[in-house]
Amino acid sequence: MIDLRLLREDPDTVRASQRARGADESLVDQLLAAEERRRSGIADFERARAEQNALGKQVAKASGEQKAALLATTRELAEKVKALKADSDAAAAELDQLTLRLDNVVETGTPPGGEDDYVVLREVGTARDFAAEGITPRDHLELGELLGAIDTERGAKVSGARFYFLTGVGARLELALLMCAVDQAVAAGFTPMITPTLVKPDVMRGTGFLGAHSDEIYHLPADELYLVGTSEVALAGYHSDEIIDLSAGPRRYAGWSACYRREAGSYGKDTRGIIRVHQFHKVEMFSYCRVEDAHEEHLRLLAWEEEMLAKVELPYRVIDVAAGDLGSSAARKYDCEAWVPSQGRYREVTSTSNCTTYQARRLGVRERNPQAGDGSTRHVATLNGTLATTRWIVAMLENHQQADGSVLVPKALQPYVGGLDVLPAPGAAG
RNA sequence: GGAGGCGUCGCCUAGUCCGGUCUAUGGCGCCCGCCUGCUAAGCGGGUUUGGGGAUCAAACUCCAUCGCGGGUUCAAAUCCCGCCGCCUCCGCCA
Repeated sequence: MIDLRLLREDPDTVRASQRARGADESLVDQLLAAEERRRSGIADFERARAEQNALGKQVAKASGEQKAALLATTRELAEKVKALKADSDAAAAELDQLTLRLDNVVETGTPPGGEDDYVVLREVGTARDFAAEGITPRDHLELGELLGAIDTERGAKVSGARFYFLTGVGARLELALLMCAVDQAVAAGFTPMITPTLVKPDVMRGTGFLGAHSDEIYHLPADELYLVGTSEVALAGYHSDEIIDLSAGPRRYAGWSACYRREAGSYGKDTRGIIRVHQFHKVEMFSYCRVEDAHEEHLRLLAWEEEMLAKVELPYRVIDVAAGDLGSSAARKYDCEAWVPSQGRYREVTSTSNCTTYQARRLGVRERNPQAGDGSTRHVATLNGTLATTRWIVAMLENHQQADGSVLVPKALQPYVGGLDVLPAPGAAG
């Protein structure tokens, strides 16, 4: 949600943001007009209401004929107040509708354009040259089946397409990965959280997920609840309608949860294996911080993601996502993409967004303004970033595979799988 | 699923029957000032949140806010309806 004061004082910044996103610029002027109508509506209503309050006090004191006369005027006034209230409410509702349509103002430096206009910031590590090693790399599903780690056939039997079982070492590997991520987060000062995966409409709307991409979200109409696509949703709602204290620095949470995505409109994309699934697990970093710290915090989240990628020894690149591909809440977004040998390309494994005050405004997360000193409040910034997800298993299996189909376990994960340094391939020779 | 009780400005609390000096009482905590070798005590003042107007900014002023949303009324913390949350009991199920 936009700061209406910013909109009034600096509409050009908002217009430029809309342009970079490829979104509707005229929305800015519609908002300005609606805001003006709302303010005059409120002023009219409040003037009449004040008069009514004053007369009401006289009625209480008066008696007899005097009272009867007063009642006649106040009755009339009550009608007027009611009508003005309706006008004022309508104007406010119209403004709210427009406000919800406006996406977050992008951060300076964000590449303009759409999905393909990202900028590669760096490439880290080098992809293995399987040809030089004389190996034809298997893809993650073939490896997963060989190791008894992934069962998509039975996933489909039980739950349908895009569902799977992680079995044996697959289940262990996921738990190891996520536990390792939690431990890293705790060491960095995060509070680990296991969050609800069903949330109320207000919270889902507050995080910005019920906008243009609402068909990605599972909805349970019988209970009026939504299944979260990430624990970001629950963690953003955690401090909703609260005034929190950030004087000691950002509040950092590491959420562990199942994540659910409908994957509507991705028919035929990534149908093999577990790259794109309806349900997976994720450890998500979430930070509440002061607006002036948000940029630095964003870079810290990215650094923690890269630290985690280094632990599982994956080659990856970092991209600066273009304005049109940010989603409604983010002002800036960096994705880390790991190399997937079977596809010969990089695939997203983490994503970190700086949502500035966009979510906090909708959810009512505030702090005492440290600059004002008069006890006034202001909205905080929220940021999120992936620390590990089920999808990482795809890249880990493929990058660490050996000729016989066995898979090496990265050193950092070995303590989490009972000291195993290799996932053996029982079906393969050796 | 059924029955009952409760929900007031950080915490506790008065007010709700019987609508109007409620501009929501009092205490605790907290903040500012006075007093005082220091501290404590004492004294005085302040202390919900959101919004409108005014202002360079303030002071100031107005509106809303007693769990949330409607309704009745000239007027609602107070009366009526719906919802949410917490607690107690019963039923059902692990």
